[in-house]
Amino acid sequence: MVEVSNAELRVMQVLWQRSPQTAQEIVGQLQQDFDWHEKTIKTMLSRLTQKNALTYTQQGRSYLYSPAISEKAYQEKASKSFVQRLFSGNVTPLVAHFAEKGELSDKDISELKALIEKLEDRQHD
Amino acid sequence: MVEVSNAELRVMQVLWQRSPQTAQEIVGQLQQDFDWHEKTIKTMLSRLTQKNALTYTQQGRSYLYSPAISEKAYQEKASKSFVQRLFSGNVTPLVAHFAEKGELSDKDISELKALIEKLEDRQHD
DNA sequence: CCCCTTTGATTACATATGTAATCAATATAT
DNA sequence: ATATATTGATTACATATGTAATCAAAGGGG
Repeated sequence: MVEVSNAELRVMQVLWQRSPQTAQEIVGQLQQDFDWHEKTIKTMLSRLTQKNALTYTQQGRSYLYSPAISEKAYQEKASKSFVQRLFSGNVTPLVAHFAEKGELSDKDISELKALIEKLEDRQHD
Repeated sequence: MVEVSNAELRVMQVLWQRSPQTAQEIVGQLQQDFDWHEKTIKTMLSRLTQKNALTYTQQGRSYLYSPAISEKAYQEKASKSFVQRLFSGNVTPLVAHFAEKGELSDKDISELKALIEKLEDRQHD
């Protein structure tokens, strides 16, 4: 699948929030969070389009950009590859790190618990 | 902290397994898994040393390399930054992806369950 | 002693990435 | 109709990364 760099990911995230958007709108969104030059963002749009991570339709003399891959699909692929590289595919140690460092809120914990319970039910099928 | 590239991480992992090791030993280990030229691996050793991810002591006319950061510390930092970038810091959706895709073994599930239970106990302190 | 091997150091080179500037075509304001 | 502003396309340039080759110093074998 498409390799998206760190900076490019920020652009994708703006379009995952809402799409399609024009370059101008995207620039507006990103400049609220990052100190990036308009030209820089345009470059990323070009590169993402070349990489087939974005598609566009012409609208007047500008483009309307949309993601070519869903956020979920990207997250899944990236997570799997990350956990593979760092933890040989095992997600538990990653969660354990967060737990140890107290990075899990009560909400996180109850969500995780619910998730686990659902999985256990499935086990008993 | 130190930025370690993908390929460089493989070298670190060999040294996290066992250290210190000579370049020759490291090359031997890595070539079991990857089709990398000895020169390539030497380059990575140099770069990792420059980056202060590795240290060494002289042994005769070669070096004995050791990690300058622990695997655990690296995993923690990298995981936190990954989850921050992709999931705004929230680890639960990541686990949910694994769950959905059936990537969790029974062992994973029971480990996670145990982890959550420990966390819940702490909540009630 | 001299040649070959081994080791780290230095240099090389293509592609990726971050960060723009310039160019060319087109729309717009005057 | 012409100067200007805007938009995507092209070009630029430094640093990072993957993947080595070459160099220089130091040991080892004969």
